[in-house]
Amino acid sequence: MSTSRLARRGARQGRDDYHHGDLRNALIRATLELIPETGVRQLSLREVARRAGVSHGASYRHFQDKEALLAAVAEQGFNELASTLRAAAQSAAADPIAKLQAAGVAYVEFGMSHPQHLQVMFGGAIADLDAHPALQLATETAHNELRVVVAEILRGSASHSGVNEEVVGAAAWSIVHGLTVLLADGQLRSVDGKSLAAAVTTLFCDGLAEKLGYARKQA
Amino acid sequence: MSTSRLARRGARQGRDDYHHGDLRNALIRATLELIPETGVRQLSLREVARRAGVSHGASYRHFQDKEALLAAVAEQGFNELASTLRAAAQSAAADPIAKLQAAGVAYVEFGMSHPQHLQVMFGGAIADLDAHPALQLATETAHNELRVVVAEILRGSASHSGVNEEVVGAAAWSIVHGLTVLLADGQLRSVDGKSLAAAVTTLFCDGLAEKLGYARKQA
DNA sequence: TGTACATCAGTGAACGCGCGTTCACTGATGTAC
DNA sequence: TGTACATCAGTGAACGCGCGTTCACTGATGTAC
Repeated sequence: MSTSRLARRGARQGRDDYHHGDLRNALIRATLELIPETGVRQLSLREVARRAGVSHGASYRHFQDKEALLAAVAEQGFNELASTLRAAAQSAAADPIAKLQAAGVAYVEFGMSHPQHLQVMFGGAIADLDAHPALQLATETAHNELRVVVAEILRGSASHSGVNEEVVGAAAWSIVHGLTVLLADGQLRSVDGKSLAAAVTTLFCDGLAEKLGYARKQA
Repeated sequence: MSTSRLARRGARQGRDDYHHGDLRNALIRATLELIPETGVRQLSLREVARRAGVSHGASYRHFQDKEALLAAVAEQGFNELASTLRAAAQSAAADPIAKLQAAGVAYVEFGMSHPQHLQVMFGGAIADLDAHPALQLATETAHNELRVVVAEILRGSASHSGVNEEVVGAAAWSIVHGLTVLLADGQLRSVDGKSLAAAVTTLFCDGLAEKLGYARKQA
């Protein structure tokens, strides 16, 4: 586990990679590499080990079973998504609606640039979510990034006209999630997913602002 | 294939169900029964045949391979979805935005009442869509139901403010699709999915109407 | 600096399994005569 | 109405396969002395 051992691996040849040094991450990486080729559905632990250059029994030193590996991949995905959303919201203007829009575009971009993660995160790969508390936490973290921005919007809005946090949160999440998975599945063909994401989130956010009688702050 | 033969089957016992009579549909039905138990991921052709009360070789009289069976299930799903959307839009008020909202709620309701279909339709179960032209057609049919309503809205709107059919169509489809899959995956927990669908689509449609300067017709 | 040792990551053979698909067959059916 | 026959839906044994998981093992490592 020491850095020196890791550094020494280098060429990945010779007897000194009997101990891999970072096999856990290597298996996760191999999984992500393999998903575009076989899909999560066909992904096998043996093929992952093969890709990582390791015997198929080795995985069990790092993951209890196949689902645990997939859960680790999904967890990583949700954590990266959460960081992406937070960064986007923070880099946006002070206007909370601008933050929501930036986060929305970031969500779609995340999906476009991490299609393999998307499959594991939302492809129903993990049957029993309760068995993976770290994954559950990561999921919640990502969800919260959107929720926080929505709460901020509602706090600053003049009129609620019968809408509440649950509804606006669900709507915002649904529209970006829907766009993301439809693009990923190829069901929604678009010349430029990013532009489409910008246009769709603008449409949604403008409508939301008007509906809430929201006074947009300057950028 | 004759109705009399079908009717004669009755008790499903005795030598006279050597010829099943409606095995193709029975296999589709068995698939839908099995999905909640095993998930599409684990679904096996042998188990489907077992459930249908038939030997596992029999399926090959009706489907070229496993994927063809799944494609047939997906096709049925898209056709049902299309009918549902069309019926909802038609039964709504003359106002095209009311039609869009009705279709949106219907989309979500379809997903809630057909979770197995949803998994096959959107779960990435069919690797090569081009290999299944009937499925492709059914997909297009369903998509068109939303597109037609969106086109109608844009035709009647005073100002387009930079939005076009592609954007509004993608937004509308994304928001209902996103809500549907998030509810189906249990990622979005809601006491009452149908109410949430109504609230979310109302939010979206109101925003859209205001953005387009749309004069809503009376119901 | 050198040696003995505990640790434990990775090996590779072995397990049992259910799968998708094929194929020669059986027997139920409708039809032609 | 009765019989011969072609059709083809369904059978069940067989194929080869790769899978997930286990387990006794090997050998690289860091540490205690």
